[in-house]
Amino acid sequence: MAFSKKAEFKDDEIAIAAFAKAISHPARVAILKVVAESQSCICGQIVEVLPLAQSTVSQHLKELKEIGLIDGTVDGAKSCYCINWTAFEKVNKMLNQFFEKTSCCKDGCC
Amino acid sequence: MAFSKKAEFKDDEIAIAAFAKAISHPARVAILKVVAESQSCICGQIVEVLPLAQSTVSQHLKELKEIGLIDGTVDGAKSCYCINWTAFEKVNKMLNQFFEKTSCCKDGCC
DNA sequence: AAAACCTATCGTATATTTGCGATATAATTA
DNA sequence: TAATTATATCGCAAATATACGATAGGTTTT
Repeated sequence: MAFSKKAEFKDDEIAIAAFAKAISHPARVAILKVVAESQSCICGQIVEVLPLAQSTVSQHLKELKEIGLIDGTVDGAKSCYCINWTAFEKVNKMLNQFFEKTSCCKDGCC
Repeated sequence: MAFSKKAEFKDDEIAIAAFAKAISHPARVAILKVVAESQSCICGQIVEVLPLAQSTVSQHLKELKEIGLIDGTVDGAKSCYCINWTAFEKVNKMLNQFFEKTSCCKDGCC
């Protein structure tokens, strides 16, 4: 296989794929839901809600943080996560665009 | 690791993740774009457009077909693919719901 | 009928993801 | 200060994904 060819695609294709990858695991979808639904920020409670070990959850959180969908701040011994709404909206728009643009020529086929 | 824990999440979380996985590679995003943009159905031309080997493209097509985003029909020696608009709309709605629902309580945090 | 063509699948190599326990580090509580 | 708690990270094992060449099975074309 040598190495990945992802970089050889167009920027917007790479961006969409990268975001999609971030939510391509039920655990990360669940985490986003929990974080968004809670008034205040969640930290270790996420671990309690999910059927995963603490280290695994921490890893998923890291991924979501790296793609920018959540922010994390340290609050004493605890860690506090919250949705990055700016990024969230951006991604939402990006996906809507993708669906609209892709849907522009709904005809004649197969 | 023993085995995946994906099944232990909620149905809607699994569904969103599964779709996201389908478009989590630039090649598959590109394929969807090409197939949608072409008037008639595309087949081997997809291979020409993408920087990937024929067998690799075929594999990506298979994945998109399995998740239901595209349909494939045999046309003589050639293969003809097209967007499954029903599935497409369903997924679009699903994602919009996710974003809306997740955005419902935008306040106080971090 | 033979040659050329199209595409799906198999086998294989490598890369990446997922998951966990152990551990390190920092903060809180006793 | 010692024990406990909270979380991130390391190291590892197993599972999945990515990519390709080779090839099998069809369909055209010659």
